[in-house]
Amino acid sequence: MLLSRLARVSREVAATSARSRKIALLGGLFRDADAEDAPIVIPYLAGRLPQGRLGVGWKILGQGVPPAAEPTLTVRDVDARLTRIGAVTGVGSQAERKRLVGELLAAATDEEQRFLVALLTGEVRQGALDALAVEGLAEATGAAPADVRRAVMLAGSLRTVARAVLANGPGALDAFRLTVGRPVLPMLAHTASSVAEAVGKLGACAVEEKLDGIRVQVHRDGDVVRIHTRTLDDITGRLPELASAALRLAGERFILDGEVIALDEDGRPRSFQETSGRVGSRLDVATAAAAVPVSPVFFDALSVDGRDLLDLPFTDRHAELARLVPEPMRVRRTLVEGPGDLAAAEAFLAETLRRGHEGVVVKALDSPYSAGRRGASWLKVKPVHTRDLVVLAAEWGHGRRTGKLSNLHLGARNPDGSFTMLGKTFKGMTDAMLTWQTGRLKELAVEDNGWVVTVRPELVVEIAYDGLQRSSRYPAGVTLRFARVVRYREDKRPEEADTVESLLTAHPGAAP
DNA sequence: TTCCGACAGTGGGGTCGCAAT
DNA sequence: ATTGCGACCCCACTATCGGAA
Repeated sequence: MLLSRLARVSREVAATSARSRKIALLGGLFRDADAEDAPIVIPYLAGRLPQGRLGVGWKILGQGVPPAAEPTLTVRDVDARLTRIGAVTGVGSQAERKRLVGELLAAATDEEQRFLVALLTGEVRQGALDALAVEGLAEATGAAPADVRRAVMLAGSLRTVARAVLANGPGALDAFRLTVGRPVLPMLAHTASSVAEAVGKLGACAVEEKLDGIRVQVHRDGDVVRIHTRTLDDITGRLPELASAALRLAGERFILDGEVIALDEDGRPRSFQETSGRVGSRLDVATAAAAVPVSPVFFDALSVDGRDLLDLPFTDRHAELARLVPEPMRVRRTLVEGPGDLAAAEAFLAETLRRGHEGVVVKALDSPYSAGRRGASWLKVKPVHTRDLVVLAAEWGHGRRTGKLSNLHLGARNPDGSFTMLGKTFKGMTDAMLTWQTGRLKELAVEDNGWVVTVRPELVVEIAYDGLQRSSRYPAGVTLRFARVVRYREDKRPEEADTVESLLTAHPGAAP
């Protein structure tokens, strides 16, 4: 199949807003892909590279290569070239990658170039990713969408499922079963604003500690342990203490879901940054593990002794977990009968926060494990802080925000009337707010360098955030975590904005 | 007819490792 | 030695479509 066909379909998918039409376009293309093309075409149309990332970014892509006049590139040709580009390492590798990317772009037409650049930078922006590609694949093969979706969850890979179902038809989907050693997409949680809201929605539920660490899925098959992240990357080699903990458990074959977190001597959680740094370090794992040991804390069991537990209610899965994993390695929890039992849930949240953790996850007791979906049966609740800050500057937006001032630079007040930047946010704005703030900030503009518009510090905005974290980027040595706009405070003058001092006082743990 | 679940888009900060400077 | 860059951790929120109620 020619790349030009793919690039054209991608443009057509981007041009329509109707999901049904996007699915039909994707399905039509997949139907024409042969078994060799499919494992390339499908991830491309889901906006992803089969090779994963290649170490190619704007630096290498922005070289301005004149396009080819006629389309000649096939998708298999492109795949082979990209595989070669990804394999380049060592001194001078960036120059060599740049040369190879230049050759590829020179062989591509204008439309193909634009598609390749979008693909390599992860900015396909066609309004269709994995979920719609799954629907398109179902349409192309006559399989039920739910069956394809489940196979993808269990395989942890759309590409593998696509190859099988295109080669052998819908019957091939039955072969995808939960298998120890093969990671599955983890179940995710929605957000609720309070424990009362969460318990009100779920009824009988478990309220569990939410730990601020790294999600892990642990597979053990006899003597072999594999550990995967939320995106299914294999990090077994980075967590030797977790692997040996898994080998000490009483079962021989299982899949567990949980979190790893660094704790201090008193058992209090260390900052997310410390856990993340530890789990991220790859070179000298023994030294890293000695300096910052991490603890596994499990909360679910997906498979035990060859039994697939995914469709069992959470109560039954947890019973299996409790048989296998001793209490200190399980997440702390309390059971709640329903809204009549709210006080117990509130008390548990308060106790969890006192122990230094992030919040709680409220889980329906009767729900199955919805792999790969943000099922509404898990609801996280975290405390939210708010502050009134001042807009110091704003950045021009991209994509659907092109032409709008989007990303705000936020400042807190100093005693002398100046402001200290604490971070940025683009979250929480409605389209109406984007339009309004673009006009208002243009009135306050003192400079526009084409990327950042600096403004007079006069506009006050109420910002919600999850806490302070240490920063080497911002002058106060701290920054806001997950900042988002709540509303503009035109009733407030900048002299009434909150101060750096008050923030540091409110979050003493983060002070530099 | 209205409501709501699922998706995609829009980017935030940090850390690590690698290659270039 | 320092800097720049990409990958991958954590993540909130709004708009939209289309099926469910």
